[in-house]
Parts: sequence; structure tokens; C-alpha cells
Amino acid sequence: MLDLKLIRDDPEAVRASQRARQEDPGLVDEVLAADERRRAAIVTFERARAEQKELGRQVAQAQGDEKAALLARTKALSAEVKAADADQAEAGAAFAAAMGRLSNVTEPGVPAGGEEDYTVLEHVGQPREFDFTALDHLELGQRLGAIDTERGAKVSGARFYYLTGVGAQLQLAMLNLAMSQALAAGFVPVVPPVLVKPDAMEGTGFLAQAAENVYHLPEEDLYLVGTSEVPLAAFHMDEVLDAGSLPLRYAGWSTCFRKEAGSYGKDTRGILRVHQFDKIEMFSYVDPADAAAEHLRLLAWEKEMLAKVELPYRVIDVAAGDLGGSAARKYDCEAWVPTQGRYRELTSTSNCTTFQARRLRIRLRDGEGTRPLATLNGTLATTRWIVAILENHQQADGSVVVPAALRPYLGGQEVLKPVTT
RNA sequence: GGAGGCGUCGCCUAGUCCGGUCUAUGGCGCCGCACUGCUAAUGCGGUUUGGGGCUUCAACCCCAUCGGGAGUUCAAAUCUCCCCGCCUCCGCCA
Repeated sequence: MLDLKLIRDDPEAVRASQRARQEDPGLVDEVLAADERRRAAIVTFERARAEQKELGRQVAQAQGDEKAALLARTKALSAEVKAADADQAEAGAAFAAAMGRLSNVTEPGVPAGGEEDYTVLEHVGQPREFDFTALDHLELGQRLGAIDTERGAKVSGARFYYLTGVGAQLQLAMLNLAMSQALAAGFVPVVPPVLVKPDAMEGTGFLAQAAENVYHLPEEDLYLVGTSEVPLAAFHMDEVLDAGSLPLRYAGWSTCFRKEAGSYGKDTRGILRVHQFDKIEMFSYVDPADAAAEHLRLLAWEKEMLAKVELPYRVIDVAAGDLGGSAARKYDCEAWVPTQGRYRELTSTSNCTTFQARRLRIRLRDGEGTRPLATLNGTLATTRWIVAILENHQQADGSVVVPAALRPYLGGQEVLKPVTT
């Protein structure tokens, strides 16, 4: 949710942001009109209500005929108050609905346009030259006895898989490495719930743009989270945090669930795009003035992790139209996937400024009073990284060299060897 | 799944039976002022959150807010219903 004051004071800035996102700039004027209607309804209601209360005080003290006369008046007034209240509630709901559809204002410098309009900020490392025919991650994973998509499909359907043997070990090693790094950086490790109530899912903004990708359990009215960003953001929902306690940094370890609706036929091979995966997610609560700097810190931690697994990658500044509605800016790190001949997203860090905190009613308290704080999130490792690790570190015999940083978490193994030929 | 108890503006708490100056009591904590070599103690005042009016700001005024929602009523912390959470006991269970 945006700051209403900003929309009133500088509606053109919000319209410009909407245009850059390829969303409707007219929504701004809809919000302003709805706000006026709402405020007028509030005034009408409050005036009637104040009169009702005043008369109520008189009724309490009056006796006999005087009381009967007052009651005649207050009865009529009661109906008036009820109608005004309903009108106010309706105007308020319409306003909230319009506000809810407005996306966050993008940060200056964010490239305008859609998915293909990103800016490449830098390349780190060189894609490797192979003097043999590189195998893709699934082929490698099967030879290593690490990935079993056939049984995944048998038991759970398409886009499900088993990680077995060194595959399971590799994932645990990578996530543990990520968690160790987060811990060293001062993050509070968290294992959160992955089923959340509508309030949490809605507050984090995932029932708006990403609703079609969210699993829902209708019987309990609970949602399966697509990222631990949801329970980490909702952790402090409805709270006022002391300014002195910021920044608060959490590292969540969770399984993530995504329906992947609308991606039929895309990335169907292997474990690049799946319904269920595991992830270490960083989440920060900071003073709004510190948000942009924190965003760069999250990016730096992601790069530190990518360096540890020795992958070539590039960093992109995601275009406005490809941002989530809550994000003001997003940086993705994309690793080179040799058999695809292109870069694929491994991490994503978003600065949600005060947008998400407003929806979740999370504020900070300092000497000045209370005001919304800023929230940010970023990926530290996910199951998908296995794709890039296997492919980039494969050898001609189908074995895979383990990056040095991972070895301590893999019982010292230096090379993962095929179990079949 | 069943039975019972509980939920009050940071924390604790009065009020709920029997609806009406509840404009929610008191204590603790915190902030300010006074007194004071300093500290402590004492005294006085302030201290939920959100919204609206008026506005340069502040002050001021108003409305809502007693776990959440709906209802009854001229009037709800108080009465009724539904939901949520916590505690105790029973049942069941990986």
C-alpha cells in the first residue's frame, strides 16, 4: 500500500511509475476520487454519531415525558447513523480496494518496460569452455543417483522430483552453507510455518499479482507459501518496533510451493521449474532511509554465496514491468547454464520500501512517533542452484567437482561420481 | 474431536452478573516540569492506536478502538450469536 500523502501531493510521480510498469496510470485518479468520497462520507457519519452520543447522554439523565420526547428523536437519528455508517464503510472499502491495486512507486533508475527490458549491471566470472559435450543437469543428476523425476511424477505428478543420495546431500550442504553465512552476517535463523492465513498472504502482496501461483487449502482457508518471505514479513505483522532495534535481519529456511500456472511447457525438464523446492531467504526490516543501502547489502551477500559455489553469473536491474507489485526495485543474479546457453535466475532481491509494511501494519517508533518501516528480501540459496552447480562443474566422465566451500558440508567429498554408466 | 476457563489503550489490573457522565480505574514502566550539591525520594502533569475536521506547523475539536466480526437497543467493555488465540482436563494420533 502506498502512502496516501504521496498520492495527494505528487500524483504525477505515481502515474509515471504506473506507466513505467505498464500498468494503468488512471488508477491514481480513481484512488483520489475514492478518497474524496470516503472523506465526505466520514464527515457525514461522524457528525450524526456525535449528535447521537450527545443525545444519549441526555437520555441517561432525563426522566418521564422529557425522556420519552428525547427517545422519539434519537430513534430517528439511530436510523440516520446506521445508514451513514454503512455508506462510510462502503466508501472506505472502495477506497481500500483502489489503493490495493496500486503498485509500489519504482525507485529512480529502474529501467522502464517489460521482462526483456532489464539492464545488465555486471558480469562475474566467465562461462566455461567445454572440450567435451556437456550434459544437462538432469542427465548428470540421474547418473549420480541424485535426481529422480520419474518417481517424482509417479508419486506426485509433473514438476515434482526426489533428491536422493548425493543430490539430497548436496542440497543440505548448500542450504547449510548459506545458513552459516547468514548467521555469520548477524541474521537470526528462522524455520517458519509454511501454511499461513489469508491475512499474511494478502499482506505480503501475493494474492494480487501472484494469486494464480499460490496453493490454497479451502477447508482450512490456509495458503502454502511460495517463499519464506511471507512468514518472515508477517512475523511482525501488527507490531510497532523500536527504532533502536533496527535493522532486524532474519534468514528463513523453508520449503516453497508454487503452482507454476501459466508456464505450461516451459522448463519442463529436470528441476529448474518445480512445484516444491527449498530455499534460504534473507529478510530485513530497516529504517526507510536505510532501505536502498540495505538492498545493496543483500545483493552483496548473494554475490558472496554465488562466489562460494564458483558459478559464472550476471547481475540485472529488473525492469519496472517485471517487478512484483510490492517492489520498488529488484536485482536478480542469473547464473550461466551451459546446456541452455543462457543465464537463469538464481537469486532475486527486492526493496519493498514501506509498501509491504503498510499492508502488514508494521511500524517503527522513534522520538518522533510511529511510522511505517521498510522491508527487503533476497535469496541466499535454492534447490535450483543444483542445476547450475552440476552443469558448470561437470567433468568429461560425468562426475562433478564439488566447490571447495561446499566440501566441509559434504563430508569432505571433492568429486561426486556417477553410480551408473 | 469433546468439556471448562480466560482475552481490557507497553506490562499488570478495576469494571462485565444487573447496558446509560466508562470521557475505561489503579499500580508499574516511560516522558516532562518542580523541588534538589548530585542521585534517590517526593509532588504535579503527560503517556493506546487509527482516522477525520481545521491547518505552514503546532495547538485544538470530533469519530472509532476493551481479541475479531455480526446482531439486539435510543444507547454495548457490559446482552446474544459466530470466529480467532491462550490455558486446564479428556479422547484420538504419525
